[in-house]
Amino acid sequence: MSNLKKLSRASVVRLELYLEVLEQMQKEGRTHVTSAEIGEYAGLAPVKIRQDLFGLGTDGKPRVGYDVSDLAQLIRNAFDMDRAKSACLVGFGNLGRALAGSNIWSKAGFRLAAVFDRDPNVIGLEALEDVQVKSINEIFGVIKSEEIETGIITVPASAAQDTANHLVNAGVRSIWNFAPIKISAPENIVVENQSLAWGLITLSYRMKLAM
Amino acid sequence: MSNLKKLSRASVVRLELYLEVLEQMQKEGRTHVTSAEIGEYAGLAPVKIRQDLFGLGTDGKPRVGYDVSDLAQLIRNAFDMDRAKSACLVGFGNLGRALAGSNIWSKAGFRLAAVFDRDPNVIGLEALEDVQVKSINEIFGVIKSEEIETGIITVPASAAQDTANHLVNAGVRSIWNFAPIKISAPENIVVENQSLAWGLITLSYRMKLAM
DNA sequence: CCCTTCCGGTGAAATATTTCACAATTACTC
DNA sequence: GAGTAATTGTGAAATATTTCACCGGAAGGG
Repeated sequence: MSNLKKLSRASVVRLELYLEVLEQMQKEGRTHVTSAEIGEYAGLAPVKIRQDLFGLGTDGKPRVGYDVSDLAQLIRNAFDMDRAKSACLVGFGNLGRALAGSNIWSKAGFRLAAVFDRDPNVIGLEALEDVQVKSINEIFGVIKSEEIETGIITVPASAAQDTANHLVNAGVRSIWNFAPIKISAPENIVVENQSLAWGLITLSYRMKLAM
Repeated sequence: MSNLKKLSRASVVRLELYLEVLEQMQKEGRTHVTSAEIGEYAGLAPVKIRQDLFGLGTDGKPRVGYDVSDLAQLIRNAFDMDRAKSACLVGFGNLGRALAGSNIWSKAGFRLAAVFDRDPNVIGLEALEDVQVKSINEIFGVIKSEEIETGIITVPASAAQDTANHLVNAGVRSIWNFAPIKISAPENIVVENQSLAWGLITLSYRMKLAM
């Protein structure tokens, strides 16, 4: 691969934000952008943007700035966003439906290849064009046949660890968990826990600070 | 207030995780816990837990550890979770429904006092017991009368900034934004952007690293 | 009641991240 | 085509975070 240094988590979050700005600018037909402009949008000092981008091997020109599409591509490559990846969603409740219907998949280079649930009333529903909700019992076979690498857990907390185990057994390499518990998995599985409560608690803390 | 140092964002996230462990242990009837035990669950070194908790003014006992409920309370206080706060949700699509029906509100000390949408087919639906979806036009009056401090944005990106402006005009102090754009607001408003795409992109990056 | 062991508190060292400073380079102006 | 202003790249300084090391206190055992 390339000689990119491992990015810090904070840096990853910032780069995601820059990418958003860049894609917005691409839509508007802009061809170049300076670190100061990105910084203004992102609420950060220009030098921070330059330092973040520096590690990616940027190629900005003094007095002109960065080529918008080159830079966007650099970030997309750093995040492996353009490699086609398949994912499945377990739990077709409201959160599952919200995720299934969103555009995050194509943005990040994922295809939502399957959706599972255990409620017979939900099984068979059309989750997506050409994707019907399947029984959780089919998870092993479908993950194999669709070569699914990533499982998204949107089931209640009580079923989350169980779901994670099924996903791991079936061979996924990564799990994105929305249940409000930390799930455990073997070392080699990438687990990203995203309890929605955390954002609200962080907000509460920041409001207290701002008082 | 107390003489707490400002916590770093990373520390806030970790403390939220510790709180989860502690609440789990409370349910199980445990009375004491050591930093090593929390660390094992959280996947962190004990000293990191101690250092995080140190700033909160902990009162652990050698050879015994921390009192579970005292420690949980300390964290809840640090995050102002026990102060009653009111929030409103704008956008009653799938994500809005998922949030409305979740238990995050009570966990973090919020009451979901109102839900708004602009779709006439959605207005009037029962979002929650005693909470019907109201027209977005009523937002100003309701925020005043219900003394709402926090607005949650779950509308499409195209309407997000507009929604934020309404919320700010009506007097909220903080905004939790799920639309995949960075919304801008006056300095004194606390804005937490939580685009769901970011988690998926982070996952993609970490999978690439793990290859 | 003393000795041993375990575990939290906490300053200090090590490491990582952010910010600064400025040379180098490019475009623009006249 | 030379001078000027703008903007990147990047090492180095400043700051923040993490990890280490160890003191001292509490429980348990004899």
